[in-house]
Order: sequence, then C-alpha cells, then structure tokens
Amino acid sequence: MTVTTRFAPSPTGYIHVGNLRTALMNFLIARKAGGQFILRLDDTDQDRSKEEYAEGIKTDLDWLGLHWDRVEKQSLRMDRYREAADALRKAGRFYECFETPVELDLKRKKQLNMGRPPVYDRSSLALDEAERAAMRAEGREGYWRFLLNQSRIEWTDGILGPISIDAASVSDPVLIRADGQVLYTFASSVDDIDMGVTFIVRGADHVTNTATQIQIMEALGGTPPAFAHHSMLTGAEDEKLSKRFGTLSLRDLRARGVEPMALLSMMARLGSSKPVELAGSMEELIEGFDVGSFGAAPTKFDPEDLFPLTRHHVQGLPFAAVRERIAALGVSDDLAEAFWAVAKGNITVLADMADWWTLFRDGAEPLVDEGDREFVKQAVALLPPQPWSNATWAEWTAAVKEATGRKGKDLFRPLRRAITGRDAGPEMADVMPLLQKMPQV
RNA sequence: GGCCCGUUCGUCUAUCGGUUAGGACAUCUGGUUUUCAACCAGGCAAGAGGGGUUCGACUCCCCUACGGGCUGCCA
Repeated sequence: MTVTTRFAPSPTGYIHVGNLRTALMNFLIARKAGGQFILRLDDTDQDRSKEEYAEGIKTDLDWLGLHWDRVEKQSLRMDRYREAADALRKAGRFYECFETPVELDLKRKKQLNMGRPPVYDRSSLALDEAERAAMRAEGREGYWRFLLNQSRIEWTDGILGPISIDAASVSDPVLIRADGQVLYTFASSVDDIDMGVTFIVRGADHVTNTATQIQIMEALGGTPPAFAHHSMLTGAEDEKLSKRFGTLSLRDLRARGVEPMALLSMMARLGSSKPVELAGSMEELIEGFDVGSFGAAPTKFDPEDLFPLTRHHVQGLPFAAVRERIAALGVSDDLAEAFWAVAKGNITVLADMADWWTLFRDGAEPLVDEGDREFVKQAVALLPPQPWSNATWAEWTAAVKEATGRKGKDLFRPLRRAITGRDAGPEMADVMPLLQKMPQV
C-alpha cells in the first residue's frame, strides 16, 4: 500500500507555524516513503472559508517547497458525505437529535454541577418515530449524532505510544448540523477512507477526535490509518501560542526575512530528539526525518531562534542565488559579485544587504575618537585617488604606518571606524574597491 | 468536574534498573582574526515533590503538585 498523507487546513485564515509543523511532518513522511501527499482544503464551513485564504495557503506552501501531489476540496464532495450518512443511518449508527444549543448547554451545566462528566445523555436516541414527528411539528430541526460503541478505543500512536480512551467518556459526536452542514469530524473521516490516507500526523488537540473517528471509519467499512499526534507549540514565555498567531503567520516570518530552509529545518526537528541544524536541501530534510523521534511534552518555540539559522543559510548562498536581488539594489554588474562576497558574512537576512550598499554608495558617518582626529585626517590625505583595488588597503595602511608610526589595532581600528562608521564589518581589503566616495572627515 | 498526555541542563532532548546522567542549540572562556562572523578547544548547567518495589530507581508502581490538550450543531 502506498503511503499517503495529507495536510488538511480549513481555509479560514493563513497558515502559522503550528500548522506548518503538521504540514511538514506529513509531507516529509510521504516523500521519505515515496508516497503521496495530499493537500485537502477542509472548506465545509461555507461562511468562514474564503478563496483568498485557500490561495494564501497554497502560496505559503509553495514558498516553502512543500509541493502536493493532489488537491482536494471538501466542498466538492457533498454528495459523497450524504451517501456516507445514509450508510450510517442504515447501519443504525446515526440518530436524529432535537435539543437546541441552549438546552444542551443547560444540560452540560447541570451535569457539571452534579459532579458528572458533561457527556451527551442520548435522550434523543430514546425517541420513537411518533415523538420525532412531534418534535419536527414543533418546528424543531433535527441534527445527527454518531452512536459510539461504548467500549475502549485503542491505538498505538506514532508519537504518544499506546492510547486507550473510554468511549463512554465522550459524547456521541454531532456529524451533521440542523442546517445540513457536514461537520469536520465526519467529512474528514469519509475523506481519509476514500482517499486512501494511510498515516495521519496532526496536533495533540485531535487525540479525542481520533478516538471517535476510528469508530466512524470502521462503521463506514474502512480501515483506520495509523495516527501520530505531535505536541502543541507554546511560546518562549510559556504563553499559549494561539495568542501570538498573528505574529507567527508564515507571511509574517517571510516578511521578516526568515528563509524557507531555516524555517523547515527548525520545524522538522524542534521537539524531537534530533538536533536542530540547518539542512542544506529538502532531500536532507526528508532523509533525516523521523516522526518517532518526537516527544509528547508541549514544545517551546521562540521565533527568534529562526534568525541564527537564517543567517547560517544566507551566508552559504552562492552569488547566482542573489544576483537579481543585488541588481535590484542598484549595484552595478561589475561590482555585484564582490559586493556579495563582502555582504554575505555580515548580514542575517538578505534585506540587510541594503544597509551595506547604502554605506558603500554614499559613504558612512565617520566614527572618530577625539584622540584619533589628527591621525585620521593625516591618513585620509594619504589615500590614493580612486578607483581602488583589493591591494589598496594594504598599500594605504602601510603608507599610513610609515607616516604616523602607528601599528596593529591602533592603526586599523580608527581607519575602519572612520570609513565604515562601524566597529565591525567585512574585510577592509575587500571593502575598499566597493567604496564609491572618498571618506569625508 | 471528567477523560487523555506530559514533567531530565536556559531550550530541544538521550538514557528501554547499575552511566563521572550523554548530545545539540544558547551562553561563557581561551585560540585564531585589524573587527564581526566562521572555525577550533574548553567551561557552566538537569532528573517537580512524597511514598513504595528492588541489592540498586531518572528509569517500574501509587499519590501530590504543576503544565498541555479535549470535554461545541468549531476545526
């Protein structure tokens, strides 16, 4: 059986790091096994689902190189869900209920007050046809619940290990609403069976869903796939990540200059026993992925940790990869390669290149200590006329040394500060040919 | 309240009863470098608490505490 996984976001918003982790794990599992990766848009909620978000999700996945083999849309499969619902009705696993949300809420509160678990009491199951007709005559609209077998539901989770949940501690799930909307739990189960999904990795927030979905899939005559539930991400300060989703959307991270490979490297390893290290390629990521190496405990994630990885990645980029970006800064072709050689070691995100180019093009605001003022003036007077080459720095500093007697740190440091306005930066020998203006001191 | 999962260096984690409790990232120190980065070498740093079981517990069991998830006509 070919390994088939899926990423099933509902297009009600953009993807964030939590989603990405799920998507990436499923993608890597499929690729490693030479299987299929399905992108399934869970868009049964007509009100909240938007095409704009569906497009956004695709754009984000593309950006990261998480290409899918197949796209599915639940909104196109409504007939199939109705069919499956009929099958469940015929099998006696589906029953119509009539309590209103307010009534259900009241029941839950009552149960809680009495110290009972807030599990649906199945009172609608006891209704006979005449009573149901009476309900409808009252103007009540029926909705449908799945009748759980009250046994223990067990599976060996790919991350959590053996799990056992007592079905009696869970309410019979509502699968179809009074307005006819097919709910996630149901559509997802039908799809996973129909689409031949063999392995589902999703967040630990779905553990209870998995228990009920296993029964639904079996009732549908299908074989439940293997499951693995990864832990939830929490923020660096232990706050719930959901509160920060706004700042952790992929679009946001992209805007901040985070490189895809840095993000992927982080998400493929964080929370696992394998070290988080920058991968050189998607192949490397696929090769080194092991879903079983993840732990069950909640995982802290600090987006700042993405920047060291991004820097590492950026510094290893060949000139060809950034040629266009550099041209866009206005760097002439003859200087572009030399500029990149100088810039790459001194930036974190590619956008940082702009500052260096501005500095080389316009000159810097010199940093000169009071005690170095005369020395710097004297040195600048010794500068040969432009254009400068890689040899200029050595020749010039030798001449300055000769004239002033300064050497070592006392010689080089003030000159670097005067020319670049900074204490740190690239090799000065390489900087000189890039400078477009004489330093103004 | 009920159900499920969890708790080892700052962080992510290894250890399937006996270890000087290991690694990675972060951090610090030293080397190298005009500087930064990179690189090399080294350092600091951990088993939530309490009971058991055992010759011996981070590891197995129970309790407590704490954390996370679920408990929707959301996904």
